[in-house]
Amino acid sequence: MGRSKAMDSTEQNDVPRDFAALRERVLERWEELPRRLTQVAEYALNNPDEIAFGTAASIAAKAHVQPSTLVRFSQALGYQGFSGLQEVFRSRLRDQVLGYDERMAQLREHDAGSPRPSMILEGFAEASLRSISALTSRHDPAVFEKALDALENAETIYLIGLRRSFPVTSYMAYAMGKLGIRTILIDAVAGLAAEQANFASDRDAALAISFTPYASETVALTTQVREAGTKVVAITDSIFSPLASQAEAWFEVAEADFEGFRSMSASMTLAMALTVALADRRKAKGG
Amino acid sequence: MGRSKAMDSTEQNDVPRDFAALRERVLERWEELPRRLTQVAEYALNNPDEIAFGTAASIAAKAHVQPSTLVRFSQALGYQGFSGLQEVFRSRLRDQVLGYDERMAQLREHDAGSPRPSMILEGFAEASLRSISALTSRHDPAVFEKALDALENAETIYLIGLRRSFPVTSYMAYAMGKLGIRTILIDAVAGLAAEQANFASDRDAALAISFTPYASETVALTTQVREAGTKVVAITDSIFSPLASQAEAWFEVAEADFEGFRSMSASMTLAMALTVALADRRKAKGG
DNA sequence: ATATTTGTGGAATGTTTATTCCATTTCGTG
DNA sequence: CACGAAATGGAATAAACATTCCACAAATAT
Repeated sequence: MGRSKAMDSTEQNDVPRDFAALRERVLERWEELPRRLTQVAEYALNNPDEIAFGTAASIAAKAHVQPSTLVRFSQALGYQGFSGLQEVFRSRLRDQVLGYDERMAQLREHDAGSPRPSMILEGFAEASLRSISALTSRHDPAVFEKALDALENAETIYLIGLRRSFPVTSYMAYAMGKLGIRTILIDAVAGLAAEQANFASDRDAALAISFTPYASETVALTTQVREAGTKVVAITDSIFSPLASQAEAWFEVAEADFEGFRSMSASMTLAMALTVALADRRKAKGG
Repeated sequence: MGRSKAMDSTEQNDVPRDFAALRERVLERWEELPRRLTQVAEYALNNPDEIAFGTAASIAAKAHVQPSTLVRFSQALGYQGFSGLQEVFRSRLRDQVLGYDERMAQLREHDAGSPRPSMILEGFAEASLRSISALTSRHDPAVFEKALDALENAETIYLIGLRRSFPVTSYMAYAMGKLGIRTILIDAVAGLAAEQANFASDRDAALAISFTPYASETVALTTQVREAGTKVVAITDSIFSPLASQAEAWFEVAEADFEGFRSMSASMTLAMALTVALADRRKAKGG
């Protein structure tokens, strides 16, 4: 009766209303939460969409707890019940739904002046998206096959790519290593690039990556292994690349740029695909 | 009677299972639909998230129809009831962020005939696109600012990221070098990782990158520089990462994967953006 | 060791929500 | 204009659901 107006039957006032706040709250209180509740917290933060769409029962099953535990968890964070918590997860998805174009326009009009950090991120994201789209739309399966042919029977694959391309070759070295494909990553440590590539032979293959302006070392190394009879597959950016003429098979990757910085996403994506496709083929053959 | 086994009590087999198919179906049948049903159709296609999240009653009110009309509309499209229809709208939202599993499975069975290598490329492209979209939609400008604050005045930036994350750090080393930002790339050559990070001080900053399963070396190095007073910015994949708790600012990037291989595109894109944004800030300050 | 508090699982409960049913209206057709 | 069929609104019903409750277990304090 004589109750203050703020205290009606709804939620209290310091309850996290958006996902970021909720996550922070959970972390704050992490230590003091009972075992099952941390279990719920972990599941919730790792599977937010599950919470958004699921029912208390279905979520509880997947998180290996009881529905009542979900309610308790919600209440521990200040909500009246599970539904209040779920609403936060849903609004998170709602906000996310704003299309890419809208966000970009929103950003642009907000300050068209110097590029703010958020705009830089959007810019690179857009460049990456464009690059990857171009990759798939221009993709020629025949080239892919030829490249795999060249790499399939290689004893060792030499990965040649320095400077801007080094992230790609280093990734392939890691992934191929995991997949049991023998590689030598030319990293030019101690200036020993030429020596690292010295034992390449006609039983081996090389994967060379270079973009304008073509690093002279990369070109030289490619020529070197080529002359030793090694099969060459190249990833480069134009038919005028010195790598294209030397390769059994070569991919043209057009990376979009933002503020003069070229995306690497298409190259990385292609590298991943090549790596897995190769492992796949070898397995099919070996098995 | 002699009814085929496919016709059990659940949905029929030619019911639109994804949003695109549903939209097409609606447009096909637009002419033959009764008045109230086109009204629902129009509302549904214009407010898909409303359908995904709302209840039959709330949606009906907003579309100015009766709940029963919603059910009839759903049935007219072949669903058993409103819930079946709603599921399509929900999975549409799921697919925008996560839930690549279904899509991949779909892709897999859809063109099981087409050459597998192409499928692998498509798969990785898809994973990359997804990851980058998630990156921008979940992006929190405040975190970005905090990260830049930490990095802005650093004398030297230590780049810590091994194994799977090394491509990202090596890219940053390259790009920051070009931009006149002093870095030390921890590459663990000759096992000297700890020594490379030895001179980090409170005048420096570190950028640490690690994903599940967090390489122990990366974690140890981060702890090491942190204890020397170095500010830490982290890129990682979950709030439970050992890096998250140590960092002044940390980014959560959720990389989609394909066949167990995680995309790197979101991390790379974020790295590019961070690098350029940092250079931008320093220039604004220095000039 | 014992009492007291805190946490947990599972069934019971009451509310919300989708669905069905039927009376009434609208539309098309002879 | 009259008849039948299709569509519609709204109340009745059934299903799904979140929540509460209670007995029991675990942890903590006495």
